[in-house]
Amino acid sequence: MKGRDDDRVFAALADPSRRLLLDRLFAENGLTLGNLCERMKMSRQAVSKHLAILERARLVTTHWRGREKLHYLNPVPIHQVQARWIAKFETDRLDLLSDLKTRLERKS
Amino acid sequence: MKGRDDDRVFAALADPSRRLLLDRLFAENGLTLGNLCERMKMSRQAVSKHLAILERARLVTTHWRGREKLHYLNPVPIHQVQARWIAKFETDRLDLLSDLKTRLERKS
DNA sequence: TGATTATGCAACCATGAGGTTGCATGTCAA
DNA sequence: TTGACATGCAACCTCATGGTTGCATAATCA
Repeated sequence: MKGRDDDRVFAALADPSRRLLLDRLFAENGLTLGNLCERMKMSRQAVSKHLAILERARLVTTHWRGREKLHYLNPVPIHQVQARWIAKFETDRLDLLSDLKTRLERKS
Repeated sequence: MKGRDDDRVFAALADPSRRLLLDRLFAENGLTLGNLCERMKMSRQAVSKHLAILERARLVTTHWRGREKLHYLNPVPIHQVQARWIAKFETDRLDLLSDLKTRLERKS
């Protein structure tokens, strides 16, 4: 079910707080929930929910160490979305721009 | 305001119907609202709302021809998101994977 | 053991997103 | 001019989302 997976990834990336969490993990991998909460202006439970969504989208992997939950960034889903959806718009970017330009000129 | 713009793009891409609309425009640029409605399982107004969101995110450009509204794909915002957000996760993809592996091994 | 710390779980609430329907407006064609 | 067609605008509904609070559980430390 590629489509479903992509849906989860796109949906997960739609929220700025979640992108911020990914940025934090990119800067420093393996942070605990407590660590990640420090710079978030919301309750621990809210952050926990965001991380759960990132986990379901497989953007974040977790690992228990005692009572601490460590969070690791997994860039693979981002890569997949890039590869099978974004890339196609990339390759034809200039073509489409020129195409748009000529079409607009033709109409006016 | 780069952040706001990116928010709009990410939010716009989060909905499967809107990604489908972009796919349709990628396959055939310059379609009217009516054209785009044909293969969508929702009312014309719903499609119109989706297109408005894509327009606000600058993913779609429009042009009036008489009573018809033509829709053109603009891949630039996708490229920008790719360049200033996705790319950084791409470049360090393998590094992070190996990093995760070593960290997990270290703990167990 | 007992207190503290890190996290999970569940109920709840407000808001916004996605959808609908009904009507208004402007353009084309007979 | 008149009717049909393409679209916009606005009100409304439902439900998912993002947030909260309160309590439960498990691990650590004195």
